[in-house]
Amino acid sequence: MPKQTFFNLPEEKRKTIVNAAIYEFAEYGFEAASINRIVANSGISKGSFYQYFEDKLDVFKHLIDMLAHEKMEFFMDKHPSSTNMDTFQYYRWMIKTGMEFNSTNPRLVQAIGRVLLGEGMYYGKDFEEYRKQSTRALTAMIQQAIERGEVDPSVDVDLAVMIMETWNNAISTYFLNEGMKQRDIMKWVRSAKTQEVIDKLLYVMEYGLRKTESEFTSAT
Amino acid sequence: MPKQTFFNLPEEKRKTIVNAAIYEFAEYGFEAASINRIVANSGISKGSFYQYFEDKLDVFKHLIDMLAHEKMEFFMDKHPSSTNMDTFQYYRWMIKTGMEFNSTNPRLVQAIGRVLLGEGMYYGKDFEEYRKQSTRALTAMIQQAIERGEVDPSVDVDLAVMIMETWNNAISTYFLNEGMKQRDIMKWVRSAKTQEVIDKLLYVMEYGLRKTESEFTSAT
Amino acid sequence: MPKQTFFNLPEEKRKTIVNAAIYEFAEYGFEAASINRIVANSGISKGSFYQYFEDKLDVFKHLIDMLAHEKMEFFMDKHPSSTNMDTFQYYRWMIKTGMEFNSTNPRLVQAIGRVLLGEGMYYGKDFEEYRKQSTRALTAMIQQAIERGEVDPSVDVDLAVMIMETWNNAISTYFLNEGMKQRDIMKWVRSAKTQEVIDKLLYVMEYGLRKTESEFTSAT
Amino acid sequence: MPKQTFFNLPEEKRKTIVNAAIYEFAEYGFEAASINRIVANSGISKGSFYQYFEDKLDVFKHLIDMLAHEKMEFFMDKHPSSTNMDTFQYYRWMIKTGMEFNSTNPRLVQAIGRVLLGEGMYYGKDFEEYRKQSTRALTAMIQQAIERGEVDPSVDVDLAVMIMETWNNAISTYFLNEGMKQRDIMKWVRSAKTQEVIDKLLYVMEYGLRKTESEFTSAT
DNA sequence: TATGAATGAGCTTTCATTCAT
DNA sequence: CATGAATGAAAGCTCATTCAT
Repeated sequence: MPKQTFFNLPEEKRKTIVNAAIYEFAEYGFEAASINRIVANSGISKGSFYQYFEDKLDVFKHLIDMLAHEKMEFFMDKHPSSTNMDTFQYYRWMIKTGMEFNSTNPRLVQAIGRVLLGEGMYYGKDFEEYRKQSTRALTAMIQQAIERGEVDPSVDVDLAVMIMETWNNAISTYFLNEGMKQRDIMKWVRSAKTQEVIDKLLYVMEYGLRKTESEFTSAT
Repeated sequence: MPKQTFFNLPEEKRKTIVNAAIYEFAEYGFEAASINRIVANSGISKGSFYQYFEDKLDVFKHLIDMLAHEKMEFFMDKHPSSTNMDTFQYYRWMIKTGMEFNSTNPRLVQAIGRVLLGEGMYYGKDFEEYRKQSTRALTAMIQQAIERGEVDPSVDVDLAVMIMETWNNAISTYFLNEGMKQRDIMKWVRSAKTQEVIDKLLYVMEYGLRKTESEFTSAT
Repeated sequence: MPKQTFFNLPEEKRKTIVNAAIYEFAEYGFEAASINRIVANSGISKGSFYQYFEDKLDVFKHLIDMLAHEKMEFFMDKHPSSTNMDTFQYYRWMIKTGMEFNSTNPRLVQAIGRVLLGEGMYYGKDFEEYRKQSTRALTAMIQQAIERGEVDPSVDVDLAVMIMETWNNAISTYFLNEGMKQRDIMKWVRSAKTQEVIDKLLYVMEYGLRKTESEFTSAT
Repeated sequence: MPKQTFFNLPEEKRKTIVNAAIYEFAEYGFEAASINRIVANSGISKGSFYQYFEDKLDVFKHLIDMLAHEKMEFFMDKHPSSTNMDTFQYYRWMIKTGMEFNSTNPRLVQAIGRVLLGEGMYYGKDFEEYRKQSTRALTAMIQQAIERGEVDPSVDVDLAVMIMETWNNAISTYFLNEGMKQRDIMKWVRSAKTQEVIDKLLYVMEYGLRKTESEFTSAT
């Protein structure tokens, strides 16, 4: 967590620093990111940086928190009023809303995604907690679905979560690789072609899961 | 490619160096890998290192080549005599044989996987070619399947490849994350539980693909 | 150009660093100059060096700028009030004033001269611009002389410039080789013997040029 | 001086090594020349190099000796039978024959010239002796001219030598800078334009010297 | 005589972090 | 709070030279 001094800063200055950090992590990843360049691009002094943040990890964690917070707000706003969706419909809505959100702040998404999905997979300690968060959320979602009677209780929850995470990552990576090449990302996301690709991917997963529901049960 | 001097080395010394390199890349990834540490762990001098290899990338490429070579030999040995498999059976065989192979040299697999699937996704130039290789292989496999009449010609090949790669990566990552925690990796891979997980994942993909073959066609 | 941090330094420290740099380039030339030695002789850390300068070339360019600046000031001060000199008298004044100036900071002159007249002749890119400066100045001087009617318009300007540059370099080298052996350089420069040598050299050139003005014309 | 082992080598191998050395010094100068690259380009082993030569300086000195030897032979061959030339005619012949010679082995000339006229001017110890050789030769030439009664005995010999050396260097540098850009160097040297430039330079010097012969006398 | 593996000091440059002002 | 000078370890890499075979 950034130090209090950081939050006391005028908003504009805070944004400048955050943007420089986003740029740096998006461009170089976590390991190769340079605090030297961040302070140079922020226009703040090196000393100031260390009065705002503990170290490189601290800035990055702040970006994660920002992303999580913004994402939550975005999802709250867009949440469908009618809850007559089954779990697969809900997952599909989540994925699509997620891509819409990604378009609103693609650079930040890129920075976090690059680190957590790339290097972070292997760092263990530092980023494990963050990756577990989404695991927990998906687990809760499926368990809720079971409780609601939408999903067969014999389903292997961990396995379902693993599959869903795989698709999350795959689609996120697709967004990062293809979307970042576009000029107008939002337009690209909403384009018929992109939607079609996503739809097909989700259909594969969905029908795969449904069809194999009998197979798809835990022995434990 | 390492220089000739490297191949002139006694095998034991070569192995020591290679092992130190594997350890380093597996532990730190490519960017953060330190040649200083590699030479320290190999017990060779810095000067010697640069008489064996061009640079850091050169060592790493050698590891890739080693892996590719060993993998090919392993697959040659295990190749099923009867070829009455359809494409999905073949893919399933490939995945399972791949995991068996991974167990024979898990640390090397980890080193390469970490870099190519982690950092490498974003580095572009240096590792792009290696990642394209597997894409090409999968594309060829599916096209062959179409020619054989096993797969509906209207299938969107690129999309199918993308899905298969996603599963390759997912299973590879699963192996890396879970398998590396085990004491006896081969035993873990061959255990009923692990096989079951892999089976279920593959069923999901297979039935998903089959079921949605009608959806799963390219409009273009 | 050195970074701002360098100019913020107390003058004494700046001088210490500059002197160490002058010594290094004078002693070893550009290519063989060692930043390690410069920082050791300056008493600053290696990290500090790179907070003051971009790289080795940057320090050296700073020395060039210093020399150019000091030289200009020196020439401004000494500029003759009466301008009734013809071009040859002016050139003679320039050469002699140049040698007087060289005596005021011989080590700096040696450092720059060694690099620009020595290695720099073959490096091309890095130092070309600096050498072209003096060429341009001489060209302008001669063209001005032609416009003033002092010099026959049919003179081959490029050739005349080449000859003058040759003498500049020759006299500069003479200063560097002979002068640096002296204990009191200024005294040596002002001595009757040295002045006589220079005078004779200049006479040779001057009468050579005058006498051959008819030959000394461009056919183009 | 190279060791005996070097001279025991078959001529072809010796030439290969020499050519690699010429290339290296011509391309990088003395200081930056790399023995590593020389042996790589020669196809000999590093150990062999040190059995042929003491060190880098030793190879270079061998190149100087070669150049001196070849130059002498070339001049012997071309020496004019009639000796009815005065000193200036002789000097002119020397310069022109020198340029012809340079064209026969321009790369070697470039290598030596770059070092002796560039870096070497300031190295002092290592190359001083070689530069003194040409000084001695010119001194001898003028003294001989005096003895023959061609030149006024009151001429300041050292000064005349200095002027002649300046022109030697200037013309040599001109050859190096302009000539090396040409495709057919010999053709360029013999072209009317090049000859004209050289002629004019020599006229300037010659008439300058003649005209100022009265001034051009030593007081000592 | 020939080899080439081995070496360690050296190179330029970047890094995260501290601390006196 | 803000500053930015100072630092030394570490990075990747090249060097001339030695020496056992």
